[in-house]
Parts: sequence; C-alpha cells; structure tokens
Amino acid sequence: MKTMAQQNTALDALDLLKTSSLSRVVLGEIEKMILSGNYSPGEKLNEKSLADRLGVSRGPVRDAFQVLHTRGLVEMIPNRGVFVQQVTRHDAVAIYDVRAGVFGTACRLLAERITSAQSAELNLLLAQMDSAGADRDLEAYFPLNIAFHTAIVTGTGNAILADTYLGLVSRLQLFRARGLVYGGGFANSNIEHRAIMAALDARDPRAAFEAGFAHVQAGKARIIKEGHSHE
Amino acid sequence: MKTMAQQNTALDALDLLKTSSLSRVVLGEIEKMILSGNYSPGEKLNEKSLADRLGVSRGPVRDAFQVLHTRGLVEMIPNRGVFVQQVTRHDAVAIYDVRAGVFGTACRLLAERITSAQSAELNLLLAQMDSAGADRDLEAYFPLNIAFHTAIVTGTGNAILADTYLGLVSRLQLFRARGLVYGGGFANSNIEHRAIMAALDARDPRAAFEAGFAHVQAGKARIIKEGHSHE
DNA sequence: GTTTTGCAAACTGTTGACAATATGCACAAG
DNA sequence: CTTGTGCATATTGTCAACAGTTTGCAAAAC
Repeated sequence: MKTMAQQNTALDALDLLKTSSLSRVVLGEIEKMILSGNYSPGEKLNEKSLADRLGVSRGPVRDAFQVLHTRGLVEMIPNRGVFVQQVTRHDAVAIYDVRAGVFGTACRLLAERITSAQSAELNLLLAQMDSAGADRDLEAYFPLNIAFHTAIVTGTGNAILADTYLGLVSRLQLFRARGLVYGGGFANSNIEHRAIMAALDARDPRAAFEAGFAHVQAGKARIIKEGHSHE
Repeated sequence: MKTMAQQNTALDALDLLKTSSLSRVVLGEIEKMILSGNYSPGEKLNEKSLADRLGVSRGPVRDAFQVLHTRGLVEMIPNRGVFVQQVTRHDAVAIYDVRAGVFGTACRLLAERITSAQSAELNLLLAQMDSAGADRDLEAYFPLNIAFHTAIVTGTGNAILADTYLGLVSRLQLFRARGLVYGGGFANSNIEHRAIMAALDARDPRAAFEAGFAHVQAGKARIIKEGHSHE
C-alpha cells in the first residue's frame, strides 16, 4: 500500500507537470472519493472542508466542482452548495439506454478495424473472465469486465467515443445499489461477451453493434428486475 | 440591437436568479461567442480581456473555461491559457460516428413511445422543410433541420441522451468549414428525414435506429467528400 | 403547545492582490 | 549575419478577504 502510494506520487508529479494546475489534481482526488463511495449520494460537499483536507485553497476546489457538475457527478444548487448526484433507478435506466447505443457503436467501429493484437487481448480477457466465473470470484471478475469494455471503446481509436462511454459509466457508478449492478447474473454476461467477440473477429459491424447493444440492454434489464424484487 | 440587448438583460436577470452565479451567465455568453464564430478555431481567449468585456472578475471566467473545456469546446494549456478547440476533419468524422450511434438510439427510443402530438409536430417540421427546400431557402431550412433533430432527441424524455447529443452537435459546430457541413445535398436530407419519420410512425424501433443512424452517416460522408474535393 | 419572527453563525459567490510561469525583444557572442 | 542568452512585460495560477445568502435556533406571539 505504501509502495503503491509512492508510485502514485511519482505518477502524479508527472501528471501535474503535464496538466499542471492544482485544479486537475484536486479534480482527480475528489472524483476518486466520490466514485469510490466515500460520499453517499445526496451528501453535501463542503468547499472549505475539502480545501483544507487537500491542503489547497477554495479556488481549485470550485474549479473541480464545475467540471464534476458538467460530468453529471454532482448537483449544484445556487447559494446552497454542491451535492453528490443522486442517481435514481429511473436515471440509471436512462443512462443504460444511451450507453447501449454508444457501446454498440463502439463494437461496430471496432469490427471494421480490429487488429489481431487487439483480438488476442480481448480473447485473453475473456478467458480470464471464464476462469474467474468458474471460481465464482467476483473480486477478480469485476476489473476484468471493466477492462474488456474499456479495451473495446478505446480500441476504436475514437477518443470522443471513449470519453462519452466512460463518462456514462462513471455516472452509473453513482447508482445506489452499487453492488447489485454487476452482482447478479454474471454467468450470462460472459456468454454475451463471447457473442460480441465472435462478431468482432468476423469483422461484422452490424452483428457487432447488435451484440454490444444487447449486452448493455441485458444489464439494464437486470437492474430493473433486481430493483422490483426487493423495493 | 439596443432593444434586443434590453430584452436580454431582462431574461438574463431571471436566468441569474434561477441558476444564480455569474459563472453561469458568463458561461452562456462565452459559449455563444464561440459557437457563433466570433472567435476562430485556435484563437486564444484572454482571461482579463473577457472579464473586462463582460464586466466581471476573472473568477467566473475561469469557471466558465473549466466547463467549456469539459464540453470539448476549448483547449487548456497549463500556464499558457485557453484556446478555441480546433476540430480537424478527422475529429469531425469521429464526432459524426458517435453522433450517429446516439441519434440512432434516440430514434429507436422515440419509436417505442411516440405520441400523436409528437408525430404531428415532426410532420409539420418536415412539411416546412420541404417548402424551404423547394424554395432553395437555406436560411429557413437550417433552423428547421436543427429543430427536427432536437425534437427527436428531447422527445425521448431521456435528458442524458439529449445532453449527450447536443454536446456532440455543438462540438461539430467548431468544424472549420462551418458552412459546408450542412451546405450541400440538403435535397437528399429530407428524403432521409422521411424515412426516419416513417419508422417512427410505424413504431418500429429497429428501423428507426437504422434510419437515424444512416442519416447521420450520410452527413458524415458528405463532409468527407466535400473535404477531398477542394483540399 | 404550536407557529411565527428575528437574529447569529456558517457557507457560498465574487473580487482583488500576490506569486509563478511563459513570451518577446534587445543585446551580445560566435 | 545568425544564434544564443538574459531581462522586462504580460498572463496565468493561487490565495485570502469581503459581501450576500441561507440555515438553524431561540424567543415571542397566538
């Protein structure tokens, strides 16, 4: 943990030189806190407290708030302050619908230009997910699943597509039943992944879109179902 | 011009109460300047000049810059300043690809829930566009075209989808050959619109997606072609 | 006992000032 | 004449203080 922190310090130093401005560092720090669940949805973020905690002035914190608001992670109420955005089930469904279209598009684009190296990378991830699934090892499955999706959207070479997709995913992370989102039915998930992979390897854009779109829609259906069952 | 300024003052006052914070007003003002072409791509935005020009301090201007950067309208270089984002043809193509997926998704969602009132509204816009097209009246066609697309994405009731789409469109507006983007081939455009409309009225989600997707892709193909012809 | 009014504390919004960095020009060295 | 160095200027990044608004509590009125 210590060594990782030191590594991060070194990386942060480089990052600080590249993007400069405390604001960016502060932004990343606050974003990390929000997405890792340090703050609950609806909780207020106090400017001064955060500034003191991060050892900076209120200025950079306010800058970060503006960005987080634009990204939909916090809500800003005039003269009241900023609050961690609450994502209702209804909101989550809306996000899933957009995400389905964007992810499907990513699959479609990647199918047109996929390299053998990319294919190999994705197939490796699939194998690892199968292994984690067989062991019922959710801790291992989770990051692999994210890596698979991220590899597809970044693999398109379309940075705007990737940013759009990742922005939607981070919003989704605010959804209250955080564990539930990916919790159930991850056995089916990898079957869908394989369908995507098949379309990608076949270089079939239309099939790739359908597979990617259906995969996200299946995730959406899952949270709707889970929600109704115990709420 | 004077009277319009006074009207805006009244509106701005209300807006200022609703969203408070000079930052929001300043943001809107700067965004308007950029999108209306007051600044050329790559041009530098000086903090102090803008602040003086808008009669505020540098703080709100900096806030606005952060938001504009997140929205992809400006580029921020550390200790150098902010510049109007340059959108190359390559970038524009990338945006079009994402936009196609998002707009197609909007059509798909709207097809599932379209009301007769919405259908009537869209059909009216189509008729007006036909009329403008027959008169070769680009000035009239332009806003109608935007209204048609906007009505579709907002008609879905999915605010995140609408925001995502509109964000992509505003980025596209930075594309240098501003006039060219919509200039040529708007005769075909309305034919494609009718195809979308038919799918919407038929409540056929899949066909609606395809029609919406194809429409944007056709726009993309147009700028690629026009680009190569004289560059 | 309940509701309303008024005050005090806390917080946000804005501003102006200070420190650090980059830019451009003049001048000197080769 | 060209290239490199150093200083003056301008601009950005950061901070601390001031002004305005909201919130919560307490006291008074009903």
